[in-house]
Amino acid sequence: MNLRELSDLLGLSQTTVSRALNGYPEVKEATRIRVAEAALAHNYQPNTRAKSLATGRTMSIGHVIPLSNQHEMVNLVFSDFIAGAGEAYAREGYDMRVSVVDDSQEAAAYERLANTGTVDGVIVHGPLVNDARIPLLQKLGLPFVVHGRSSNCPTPYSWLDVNNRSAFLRATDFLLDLGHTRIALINGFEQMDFAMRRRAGYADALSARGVALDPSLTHAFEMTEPFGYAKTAQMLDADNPPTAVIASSLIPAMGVRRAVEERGLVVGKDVSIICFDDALSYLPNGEGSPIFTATRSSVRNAGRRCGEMLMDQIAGRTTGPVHELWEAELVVGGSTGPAPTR
Amino acid sequence: MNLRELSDLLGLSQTTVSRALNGYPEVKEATRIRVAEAALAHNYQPNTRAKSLATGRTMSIGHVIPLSNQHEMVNLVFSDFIAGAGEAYAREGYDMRVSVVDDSQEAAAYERLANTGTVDGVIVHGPLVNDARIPLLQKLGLPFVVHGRSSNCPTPYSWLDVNNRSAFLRATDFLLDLGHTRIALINGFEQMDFAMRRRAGYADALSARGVALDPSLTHAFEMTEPFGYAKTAQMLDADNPPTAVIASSLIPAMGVRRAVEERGLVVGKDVSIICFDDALSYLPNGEGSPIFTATRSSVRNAGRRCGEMLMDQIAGRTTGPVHELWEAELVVGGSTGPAPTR
DNA sequence: ACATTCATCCAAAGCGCTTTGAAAAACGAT
DNA sequence: ATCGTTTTTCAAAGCGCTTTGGATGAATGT
Repeated sequence: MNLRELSDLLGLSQTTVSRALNGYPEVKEATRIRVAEAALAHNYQPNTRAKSLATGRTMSIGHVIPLSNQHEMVNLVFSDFIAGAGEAYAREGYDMRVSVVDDSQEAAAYERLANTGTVDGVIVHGPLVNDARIPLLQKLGLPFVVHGRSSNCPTPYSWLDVNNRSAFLRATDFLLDLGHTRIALINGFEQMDFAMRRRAGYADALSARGVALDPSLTHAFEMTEPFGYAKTAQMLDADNPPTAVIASSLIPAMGVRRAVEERGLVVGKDVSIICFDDALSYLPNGEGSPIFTATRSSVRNAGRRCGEMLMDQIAGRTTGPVHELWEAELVVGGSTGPAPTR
Repeated sequence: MNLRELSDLLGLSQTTVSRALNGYPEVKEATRIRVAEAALAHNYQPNTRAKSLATGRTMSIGHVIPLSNQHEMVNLVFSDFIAGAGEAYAREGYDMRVSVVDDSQEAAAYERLANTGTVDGVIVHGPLVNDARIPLLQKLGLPFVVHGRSSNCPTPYSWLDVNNRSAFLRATDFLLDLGHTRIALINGFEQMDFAMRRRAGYADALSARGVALDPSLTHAFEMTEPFGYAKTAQMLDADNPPTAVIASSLIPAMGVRRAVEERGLVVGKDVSIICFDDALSYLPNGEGSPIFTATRSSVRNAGRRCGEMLMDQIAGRTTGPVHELWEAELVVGGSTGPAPTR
């Protein structure tokens, strides 16, 4: 059933039927009802492709996921982010268009989305300290919102970020307050903006208390369980081991815990662990009481809000760049305790 | 730059330019080259919306993700599946359109996709033992491939599945061979087809050896770390505790391990653990040597293959339902050992 | 020389919707 | 009745592509 068939059936023009269904005022209430009922009865739903062509709007938001052979960017937060974003999209009749591309093709993918008019806007994931995507999108004139920030970007753009620096500063302070001074950092890749900021927070907290930063205690790599395990094992087996570890997420934190327990040490007593918790729905930090002491901020809420911000921008409800900086919540769990006295 | 502008520029008709770019034979090689060069020089890329309307093809595949308040369906395998599928899509110029919908709206979402011609086909995720989506999609005439199977579906359809029954049968056999008889099962929800089959494999293996199935050792719930932990803790603290646990994935297996180690027991000695490993890129089962003994099958490869199967179906390269049943690989890690003698 | 084929190109129709500009109908006021 | 105004409806022109059904001219055959 298409528009012409429906309008023929009703003895009305396509114009009137279209207007009736799209809520335009210049149509009699009685006919509007008649049209609505007929549309329902015959299960008429306008063809998306035709509608897009006529309106110039696709009602879809692009997400470009670069896939590299080196390391994985399809990271664990992605599915929760899109769950949140998708929820926001659904409320306004949008949905999301995901392109998986080889990372060498990333710029080309954004150009294609812009030139071919496939999406109304895009979300930028995992911004780097230096990120070429932001100037590119600005040049292309495609609306976008960045989940995170890119420190070295000179021009303003819309973003939503967690205050990663503050989160790690507070986590480090928390451990310092407990008497720890040998505090390790298991970070993500530090070309990622969030990881760079987390390191800054960690370093600032140490320096504020006059604790020298020991490079042998800081590691940056893929945020996996085996990495958390391997680096912790290595540090614990070395001279002057750390009494506390800050991990970039729950996943490496589990590896940290495995290394600690494997050595017969007790988490929260011999070695304290704090991590960043993205509050992933399928990876809860315990039920009720948290397993790990953590700085927490829901990536799902971030997805929802980023989606809203982008749709606001597309609809012209906001003009100019908009920023939101969210503070992570510090939740105290069973994985931290006073520094052991030697 | 659109087609008309480009053709005006070249002094050719839109027909010829379109044909030149789409590789039709009725255009002189010299003009084809001239057109291709002009298109490149002026960065012409055909408008997706117009192309879709004209061809009736959207070059996109739908993925409907139901979101429920009860429990999470945006599960941990999703992002790896779409990484694989997206890779396949990209090779043929498709991309994926993801709709997140309230689970009460799931049927309506498929109807909308079909009626509005928004996608060329869909992938069905997480099929249930009784799944209404399959007959619905057949009625709607929308091409689809199921990742998994739905046991009670009477009509044939295309699917790709891991042999879950065999995987859990072999895992259980492996433990029985090591002398275990108190073998617990930490399963996913058993209305899910894969979970039902896994239980069947587990039960069959026990019954073949004349080991009675103890209901207090089988649990089915959300596949989270805290669930693995809580159920294992409960079983270990009860009379006649299990000496081995089979977990539905790496995530609950980590909870199992936590409960074991928290009690001062040693994994692979006091308690053996086997799990199903979806070979998620961000959650590797160790580097090199596996941490957990596991039955492994890559969900990413499954995504890639499902995408290919669906595109083959849409392109008419296959006719009629196609099936693939993959055997999981049994990898022996450090988490299993002979049953302790009491 | 002419008819016939073939290669190459084009004008125009169509995909199914929205939207512009105008007409028809209904209404109220004279 | 008549005129102006408002409400309601419609025909037709896009949106930017693909594709059908010729047209044109060159090449071939007799």
